[in-house]
Amino acid sequence: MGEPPTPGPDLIFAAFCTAGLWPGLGKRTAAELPAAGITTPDDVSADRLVKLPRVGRQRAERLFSSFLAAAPTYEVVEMLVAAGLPAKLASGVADGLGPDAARRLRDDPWGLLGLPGVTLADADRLAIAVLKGADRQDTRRGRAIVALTLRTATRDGHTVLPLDLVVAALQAERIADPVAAVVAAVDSGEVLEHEPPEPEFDEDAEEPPEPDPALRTLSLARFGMAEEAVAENVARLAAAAEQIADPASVRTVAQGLDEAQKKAVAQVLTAGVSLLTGGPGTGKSRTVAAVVKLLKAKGTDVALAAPTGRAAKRLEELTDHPAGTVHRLLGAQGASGGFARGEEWPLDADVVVVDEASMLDVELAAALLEACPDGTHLLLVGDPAQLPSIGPGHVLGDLIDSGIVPVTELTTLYRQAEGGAIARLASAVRSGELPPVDSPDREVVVVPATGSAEAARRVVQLVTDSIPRALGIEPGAVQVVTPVHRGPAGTIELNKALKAQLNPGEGAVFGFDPGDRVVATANHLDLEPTGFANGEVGVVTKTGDGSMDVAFASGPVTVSGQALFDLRHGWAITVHRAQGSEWPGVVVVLPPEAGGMLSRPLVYTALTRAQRHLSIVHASGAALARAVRDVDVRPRRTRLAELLREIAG
DNA sequence: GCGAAACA
Repeated sequence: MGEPPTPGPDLIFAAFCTAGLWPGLGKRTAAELPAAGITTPDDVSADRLVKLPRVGRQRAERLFSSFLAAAPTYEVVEMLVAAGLPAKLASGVADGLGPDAARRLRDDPWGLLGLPGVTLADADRLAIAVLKGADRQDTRRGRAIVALTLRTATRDGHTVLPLDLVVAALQAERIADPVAAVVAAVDSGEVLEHEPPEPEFDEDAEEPPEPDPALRTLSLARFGMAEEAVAENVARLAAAAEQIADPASVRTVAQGLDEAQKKAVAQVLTAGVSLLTGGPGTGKSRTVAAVVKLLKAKGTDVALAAPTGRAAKRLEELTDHPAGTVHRLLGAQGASGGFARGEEWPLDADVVVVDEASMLDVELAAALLEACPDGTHLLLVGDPAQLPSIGPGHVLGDLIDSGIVPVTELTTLYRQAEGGAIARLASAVRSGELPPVDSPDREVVVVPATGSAEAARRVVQLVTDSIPRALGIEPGAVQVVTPVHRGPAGTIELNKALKAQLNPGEGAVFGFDPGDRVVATANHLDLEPTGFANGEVGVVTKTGDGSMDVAFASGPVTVSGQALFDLRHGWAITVHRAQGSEWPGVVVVLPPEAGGMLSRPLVYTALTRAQRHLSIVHASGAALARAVRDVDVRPRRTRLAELLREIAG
């Protein structure tokens, strides 16, 4: 048996370099290091680096200093490689554990679990190597499993988890004393424990009711505290608000607004925090435009923002007032989190309006609210029936559910002809029903398919043939929407098939030809002349040498360089990406493999993208009805609504 | 196991 051989410095160095952990050093250049006489850390110097192909003096100096700066990561790679673990696990080390990461991991090897992509088995392996005699029952291990369980739940949007569930997860890992593990996690400060909510007081009861201990919850401190900050700051703004203008002044902008819309405008003038909700086509944007117009006329400072670049762009066009992302508004300082704006340096607008507020996760919402000084009026506009935020939390829904924040819900449909089949189906799905489609005029067509390959063939047929021929909607006005990227009915295969039919070509620039439809996958708002935002769909009008012109709905853009990496073929896009856009004709594909991710919000978001025609290629069987019927197949567990009710007393 | 925003 015996100890495994200790890897030499050259092995560790090679693992570090090929894992891409040296900032600024590409794969290709990494492979050329040995030829330049660089095989161990001691060999690294600017003089040697300059011998590499394509590396000049300046780049050599820069590579040298970035190598020195990566020393903490290097130290962790030494530990990982010695434990037989892949070096790339160290990629998140600097962000996750800081400069003294190696020391921290020697003290607690299970701290590795805090990094992305690390499994419990990886951490156990490191522990065996570092501790010599690691024990499965080590309290540090139990503590790490508590945090891991909560972190995993976070990916499904939960901010809290019932204590019972965490205990069950610990037992599943054969932790003998789960309570001790939870206590250790709480003591470390990473995890918070929350008492169950006070039960409603029952007048007939003889004794005051006891809180049910089974309802006790745990949260990662990050998210538990963010949720508390949202609740406290909502209460603070609500209490501090003074009337901005006489509610009667609403009449100056009331033309074309219905009663509910006028009420929403008036609410902004009085309430510190107010909500405006409603489905697509109910006039939320028109109402916001009226708010902005009224406030500008009064000389009030208004800041407009949205969680995504595309929503911000649209908000700006609709209101004719500058708008940006919430991150921009708050002065986001990069991926590590942190905002320039906050309690110390608050926003200076009198009124802050955030559109598409259903996309606000709990941390962004907390940062936004903390940055609003006393007296600010905050209006959150959104549709709680649409897809929830990517990050954890259920902020808009919880604010509504709490019942303590004034809400105006717009219900009158103005856009799709009222009573049309799309509108009828959408409002049924919104309230959890899936009635049989009755649409003799073929505004809505359901095309059954067995399996995703047949579904994909149906999609192509609908776009290229049936819809243009029977309904007169040309392929250019039809958008295909699917839940997934992969599989025969995912965006990748569908785009291949659609390109072959609609615009065959070999793809001269980055795989694109003139006439190709593209979708943006990141913001490039600074490009000339108007820029593009993540999720915008456009058509390539011209390809040149390493650049191309794309006509987006918001205007033409010349795209070159790095920005080209952020375009994909866009005949078929995911439902998530389609959120916030509408097309005359929409084909929604529901393949069987997407069954598990179907939810009411996803289905609702998908079909409300359609203006005049909706085809549903249905191959997901009973999963569809179940997804629509259940409020949400996977409801997010959060504490915000309860916190708000407690504060309101 | 699936999808996904923002910032430098």
